[in-house]
Amino acid sequence: MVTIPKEDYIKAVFTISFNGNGKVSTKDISEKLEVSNAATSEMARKLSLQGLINYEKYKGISLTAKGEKLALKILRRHRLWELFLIQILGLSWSEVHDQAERLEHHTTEFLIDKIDEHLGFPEFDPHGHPIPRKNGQLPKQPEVTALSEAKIGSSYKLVCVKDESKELMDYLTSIGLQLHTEIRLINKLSFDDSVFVQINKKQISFSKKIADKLSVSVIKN
Amino acid sequence: MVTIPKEDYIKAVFTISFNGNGKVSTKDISEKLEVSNAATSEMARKLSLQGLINYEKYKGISLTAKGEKLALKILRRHRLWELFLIQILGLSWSEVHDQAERLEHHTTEFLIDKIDEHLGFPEFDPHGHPIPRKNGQLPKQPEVTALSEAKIGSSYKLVCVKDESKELMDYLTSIGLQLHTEIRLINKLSFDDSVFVQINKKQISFSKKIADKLSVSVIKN
DNA sequence: CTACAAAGTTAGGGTTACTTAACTTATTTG
DNA sequence: CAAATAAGTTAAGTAACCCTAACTTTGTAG
Repeated sequence: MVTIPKEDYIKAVFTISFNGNGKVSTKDISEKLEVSNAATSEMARKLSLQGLINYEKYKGISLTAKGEKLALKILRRHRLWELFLIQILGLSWSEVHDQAERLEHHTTEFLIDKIDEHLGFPEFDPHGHPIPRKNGQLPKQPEVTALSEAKIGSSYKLVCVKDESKELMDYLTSIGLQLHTEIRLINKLSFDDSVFVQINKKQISFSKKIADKLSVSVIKN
Repeated sequence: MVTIPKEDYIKAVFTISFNGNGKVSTKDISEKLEVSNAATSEMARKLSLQGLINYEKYKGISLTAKGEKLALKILRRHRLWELFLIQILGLSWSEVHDQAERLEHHTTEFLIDKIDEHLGFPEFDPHGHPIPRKNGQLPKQPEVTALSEAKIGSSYKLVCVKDESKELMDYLTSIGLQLHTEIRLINKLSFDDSVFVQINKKQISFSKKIADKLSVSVIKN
């Protein structure tokens, strides 16, 4: 049986490994889900028994093919709900994540397909993440760099925000930054790796931590 | 803490007593929720401790003011979801109940208010049940009789279907019966209390069990 | 009014998922 | 490379919710 907490663990493994790539530590999962390491160890044993993860004690965790398939299903639900809540019910960028988190575990494939259809089979969610299709395929994402790695003087557009926290979304909204907004990199400070950019004719600086989360694609070199 | 199973028990007490009126037996709750009597007894003890129900051993259950307030909140979520799923996502009459049942426990007041607004603050759900308002008030329902109690020769319109089972909804749809459809009572058979009616120029008979579930209001005597 | 059936409760036990505390393994650093 | 620290695991216990089986109460039919 795949219970709701199990779905959360599987999703956590997928999203953590999607960036860092490779094996996922139990510590990272515990932090993401805000549970004890003990709970994660115990769950790892169970998920491994169910064939959803590869797990060798002390050596980290990765998804099996079966686990990945499940993770993509869960992400499909989550991301379609996010888009739906913004486009149909008019929620804001910072509100959708928490709501989608609640709904995703209680949405049948039948219903999520209806939502998909109603939205016109979209490819990306409000954060720029690809929405897994019904068959599990991920739409191809454009070539991106982290804003923290971008080139001084070049122009970019925002393609993905790799974070869903309410606080960051509210901040980005408040400075007028949305998906597809143009960003020109003016300068970088090697002292703290912060970046200075121009957005809608205004200058803003981002800490490295934020700039790491902003995936951009080049418009003009 | 009000957990999801607790919400289900509270909702069951409300809906069972809404018709039968007065005290609710643990047996009826057990049947509705498909759990053992033991589980219901145990839960009754807990809900009573939380001040949500009046409970005296062997004497039946009723909601306290606090419990009723909670029940109305849950019904508000359920009924708004049902209407939303039909009106916005195009689900059918027989499909919405199960889906709403899943979603209702994971919908914040914030979100349900958005849905309410998006639907234009509707008063009745797809079955004709009143939708509790944000303040807990129930819209006033029209004067109704059960079709099983109706007068031969009179014309009525269907106002409420007091059942949500997929099978019945599918059947009613298949014979062209919807909310507000005109029904003329042609005859009653006292042998089995079945009724003969005319709907959209076709004659149909309903068993007493079905006729009991159909609330109608008089159009023409 | 007794006795029997139906309804309701209690006792004991199982599952899932979590906790803290104690322990083991792995990694880093002087 | 030894010792300290970080990461990971196991053990024992808790809470919610459910079950079956045994028992008690209630209501009713003879």
